[in-house]
Amino acid sequence: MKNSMIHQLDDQMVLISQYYPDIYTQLVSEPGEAKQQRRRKKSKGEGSRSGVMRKRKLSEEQVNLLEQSFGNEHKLETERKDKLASELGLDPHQVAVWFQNRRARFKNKKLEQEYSKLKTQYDIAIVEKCRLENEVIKMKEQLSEAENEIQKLLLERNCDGVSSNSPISTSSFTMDQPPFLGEFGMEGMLMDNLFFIAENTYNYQEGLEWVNPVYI
Amino acid sequence: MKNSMIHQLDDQMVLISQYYPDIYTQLVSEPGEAKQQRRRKKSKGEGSRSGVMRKRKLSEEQVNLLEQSFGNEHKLETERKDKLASELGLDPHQVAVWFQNRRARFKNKKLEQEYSKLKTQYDIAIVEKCRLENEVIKMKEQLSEAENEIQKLLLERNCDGVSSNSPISTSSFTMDQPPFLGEFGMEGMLMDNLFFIAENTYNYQEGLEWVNPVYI
DNA sequence: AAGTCCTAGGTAATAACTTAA
DNA sequence: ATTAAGTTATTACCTAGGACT
Repeated sequence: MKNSMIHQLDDQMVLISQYYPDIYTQLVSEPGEAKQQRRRKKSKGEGSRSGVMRKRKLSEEQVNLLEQSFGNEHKLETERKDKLASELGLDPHQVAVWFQNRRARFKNKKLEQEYSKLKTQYDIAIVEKCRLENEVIKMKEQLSEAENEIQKLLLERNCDGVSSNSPISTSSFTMDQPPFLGEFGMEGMLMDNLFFIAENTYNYQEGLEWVNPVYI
Repeated sequence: MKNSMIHQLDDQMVLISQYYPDIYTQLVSEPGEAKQQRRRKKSKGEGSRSGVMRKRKLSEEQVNLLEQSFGNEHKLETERKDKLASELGLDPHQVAVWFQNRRARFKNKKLEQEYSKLKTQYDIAIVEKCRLENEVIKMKEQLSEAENEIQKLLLERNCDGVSSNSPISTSSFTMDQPPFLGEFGMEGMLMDNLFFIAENTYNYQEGLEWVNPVYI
């Protein structure tokens, strides 16, 4: 959102790719009893990253502390950052980066959680809706029956004495709900107490080509 | 997991920070009309790496072609990969990486889209549910009225002639729906045609500390 | 006091790497 | 080898607040 479309005016600029020293970049291959360290052939690619690489992963201990800190507070003030950095033996910048990435991960996880939560509620709502639809149908039948009964009784009465001034007759409910059954046309949906599942309410998974991002 | 206890054997080692040759890694400063490039002091970081830096961003043109290719097919067979790589002047590995990352991004975007789609449907379902609940309430009132009417008529008739064999009386509907109003207790919700909004159906946003991942 | 510069920290997007299947 | 998932790092932008002119 926001202003993500004015991106290509000034993309270029130089810069040192790493202004940060290697102090904090250790090797990757960590413990492990020589875990078969197979293949570093890769010679095929002309590039073939020249063997040496620094460690990118933080130790479990470091991550634990970072996680704990993140749990307390997602934002990172300078002070906390420096404190953490020195406690962990990391560059403060690395700590900052870790927090940034952690927030991004958090956002994604949250979205996933929200999605399934919403999905659950949606499903519940749909079931409830079906229940209510069935209830409405049943009640319409009952109303219709009641109406018939009333008509019959009125007729009966009016045939006895020809007097036509009934106190309550033709009250509102007798007419403002015409006796049709269900508002969905007939689809054989009068199963008595069973759920009436409308399949069409579930189709939120179709083509997904709408995901193509902007990119010009 | 694994064997994570022998952690500090090999922290130092070197580390070249660029294991990728510069063959396909060009400089960042591309076209650009020198946009004020101010500030690059940053001398604070002592290291400041041996000046050389490779370009990390792909050119707009490269991205365009990659996007187009991705649009046709998310998967990348070797053949297509090599073809693309030579067309773009990139390492095939780079192309592979790009596709991997692109697929991941796609997945996230998709999730976002799915979420808002589901949200829309959920909201619709909730409104519909409220409508149905109101309808049910109204019909219950009507049924109640009808029942009263029937009782009255029956009484009237039975008072006239004391004969008690009515053909239809005490049919099912007269009793299997006791005349209560709404199944929600009384909360003053009998506004006639207005929506009855149940606020509690919207609370899918509360605390969100459930997002904390495992991490021991 | 206003305008400009600078710096830190934040977000979003992306590249590259690691791991496991 | 390829892929998905997860990590680490980099780039580009934006904003607030202090400093400088």
